[in-house]
Amino acid sequence: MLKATTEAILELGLHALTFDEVTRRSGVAKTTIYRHFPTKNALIVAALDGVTPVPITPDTGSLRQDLIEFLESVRPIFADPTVRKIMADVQSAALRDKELRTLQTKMLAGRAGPTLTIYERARERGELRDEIDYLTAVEIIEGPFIVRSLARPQALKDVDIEELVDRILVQLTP
Amino acid sequence: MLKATTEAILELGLHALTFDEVTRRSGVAKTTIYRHFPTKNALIVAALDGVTPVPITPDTGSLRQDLIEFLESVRPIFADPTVRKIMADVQSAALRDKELRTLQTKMLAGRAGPTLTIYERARERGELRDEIDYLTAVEIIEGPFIVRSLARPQALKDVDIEELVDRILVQLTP
DNA sequence: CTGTTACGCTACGACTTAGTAGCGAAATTC
DNA sequence: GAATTTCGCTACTAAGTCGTAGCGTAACAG
Repeated sequence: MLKATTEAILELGLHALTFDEVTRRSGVAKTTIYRHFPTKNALIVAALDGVTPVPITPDTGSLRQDLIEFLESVRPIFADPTVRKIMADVQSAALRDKELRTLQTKMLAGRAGPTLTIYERARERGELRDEIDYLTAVEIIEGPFIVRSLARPQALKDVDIEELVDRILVQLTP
Repeated sequence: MLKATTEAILELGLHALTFDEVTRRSGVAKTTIYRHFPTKNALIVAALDGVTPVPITPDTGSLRQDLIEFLESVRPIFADPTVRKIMADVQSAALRDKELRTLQTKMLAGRAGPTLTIYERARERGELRDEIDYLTAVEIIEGPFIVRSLARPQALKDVDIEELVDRILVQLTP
């Protein structure tokens, strides 16, 4: 039923989700759905909870290698039309709905986790400048992927990750 | 009437726009609206055409100064809740609707224009490496703003533009 | 002044959705 | 095996939306 909900969101959009549509797709009676999820937001949050994949958190002992492997694992996520649709829908809805803003915050936090861990380990090894703002650093890493996935997602496969990491490291290392 | 349409989109979201709502807000009869814009997409495209502000295209003779002034003019645009809502809505809708994908492409192209001009002038002055991929360069410039406006827009005002430009120039200049 | 065009208004019919009520069947619990 | 909880199904009201038709009126062009 949550699976049917997710599929409906993907096809029709988050805004066009209806209880009747979920009923049609899942075979579960509308009344039953209402019993579990009294509001549409509750249904949405339950369905999308844990949908977007969490990238790996490599631990090779080298910041450069960690970032490269991390970005390699991130690339297919941002290239995935499913993920892009969900994130775009949630972003749009979060600007007008408080509950969905919470959902979005959770999604973004989940995605920032691996990057923060990588930075933390690198900082302990002394590979990073101390005065780094970590949130900004996360933006620097994921930025090129996010921007490209918005504007020209078909070009995501052309990102030269090693070159990108080297350019970024210039900004972050002593 | 197009103004009322835009306001309705901002308040309710692009998806929740209805002819009846535009009728209520504008005072224009629904039949009249249908006469001008037979489909909802036509109404949306007409209303949003030229809504998002185009940043300035500075020409100071220096790439560094051009970029700084450009980003200063871009910052309030990305910080504007109106622009953020419209762009998020269009992004979301463009993933499922071909006509709105065209609208989005036009919006993005309009925004990339100034950056491309700045780069072109700098290249003629010999300030830029030749092998630069210009679209990538645009992403590099606007990336930090876009990413931050998505994840934590309230921190947009904290971006140190001069520092950002200097970091970027390291990547782009010979 | 007259013909034409554009607009406003009301009123539809068909459709979809939200949300609830009532009842019988199935599954679960003890 | 009996009791309780959960579920499926049908039906229903109220509301909103789409898209159109008919008719009267205002603006405008020649």
